[in-house]
Amino acid sequence: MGMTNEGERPPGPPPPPTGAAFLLAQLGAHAAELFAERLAELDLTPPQSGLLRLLADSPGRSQRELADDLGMPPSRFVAFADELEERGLIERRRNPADRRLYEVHLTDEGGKLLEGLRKVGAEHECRLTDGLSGQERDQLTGLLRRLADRQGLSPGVHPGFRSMRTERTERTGRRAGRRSGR
Amino acid sequence: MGMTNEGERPPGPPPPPTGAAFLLAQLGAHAAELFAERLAELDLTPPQSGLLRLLADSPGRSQRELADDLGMPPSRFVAFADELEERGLIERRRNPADRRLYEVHLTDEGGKLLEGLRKVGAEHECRLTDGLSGQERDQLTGLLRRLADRQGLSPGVHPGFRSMRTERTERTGRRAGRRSGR
DNA sequence: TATTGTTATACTCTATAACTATA
DNA sequence: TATAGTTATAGAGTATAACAATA
Repeated sequence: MGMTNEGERPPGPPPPPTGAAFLLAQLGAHAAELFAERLAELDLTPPQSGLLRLLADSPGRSQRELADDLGMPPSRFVAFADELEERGLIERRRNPADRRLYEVHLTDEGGKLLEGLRKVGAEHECRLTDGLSGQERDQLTGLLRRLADRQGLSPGVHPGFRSMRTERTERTGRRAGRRSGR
Repeated sequence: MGMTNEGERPPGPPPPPTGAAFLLAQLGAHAAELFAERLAELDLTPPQSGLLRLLADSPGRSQRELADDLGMPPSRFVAFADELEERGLIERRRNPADRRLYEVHLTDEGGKLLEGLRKVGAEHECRLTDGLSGQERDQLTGLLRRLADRQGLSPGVHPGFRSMRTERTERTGRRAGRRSGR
């Protein structure tokens, strides 16, 4: 008993039948989750795929720049890049002009994986917009793009990387020592 | 040096101008982030607000049921509920019929906070769909709802709670012991 | 024996702050 | 002195697995 609501809903309007904001958050999380599942088939996490795409667009940048773009501290970027380098997907090259810097590049194998990544992305797009006509899909994309613009979201950068698992689970062995200049 | 791409983009179509799937993930993360900021003004996290709303809709359910709905293990739910109970927002009542169960209820204060929560939600909705006409907003909401339906997303449940900070940071003191039947 | 609530533990992930080498 | 990269460490957050009480 007590003086709190006992079973009936309190007076006032019923909860709105789910507005656009909530639907966006819900669908966005769902889209990210689904995409992560597809990426797992390529043994990639979303941040890893983000780096690969970044390197395809602008190769040779420094680790710090890339870490900034991905929204992670440079210290975290090291192990993050280590794993991809061990797998032969990316490559560090000393910058001769400024020997403090590493230029990070995609390897040939990394480039090939990027192709698979594009395919996964396209399939994901289809799966997610399933049930919409071509016209409706365009309509939706247009509205979303306007919202993203209005909200100041830079195209192609996913803010959620900040709080995302950076490595695939089940990393059995420790990182192989790759130190040279120490 | 090396046989990898040296600066030009590889052949093939340029990256698509950001499809609907990516925009959804991006906007969804943005919406969640923005909402979390507004929630912080009420000293609430998204999962906490989720529980409050859950309790408003169906009071008196057991901790296990609620934990399941929120997508967290029951063990985690304990501390989660402890904090809200200490703050006087929710209340545990023994179920006399089955003394293993606690009925979880909203307190009066919790109900009052829920009002503020509704207001924040409405403002958030406006802020996020800013720049759209009323007709466009309806259009967008309709499309999103159809997608959510098609994807099998239950209305009102946010899958992202699973991987979300459950408590507000800067908890200075430890939890006050509230044990009685031990 | 099964289930709810709870606690304890061990583990993962993270940021922070040092430290090295280059500039 | 400042900056890129790196390592070490300490802290937060988590799931898992025990445990107690009740059924």
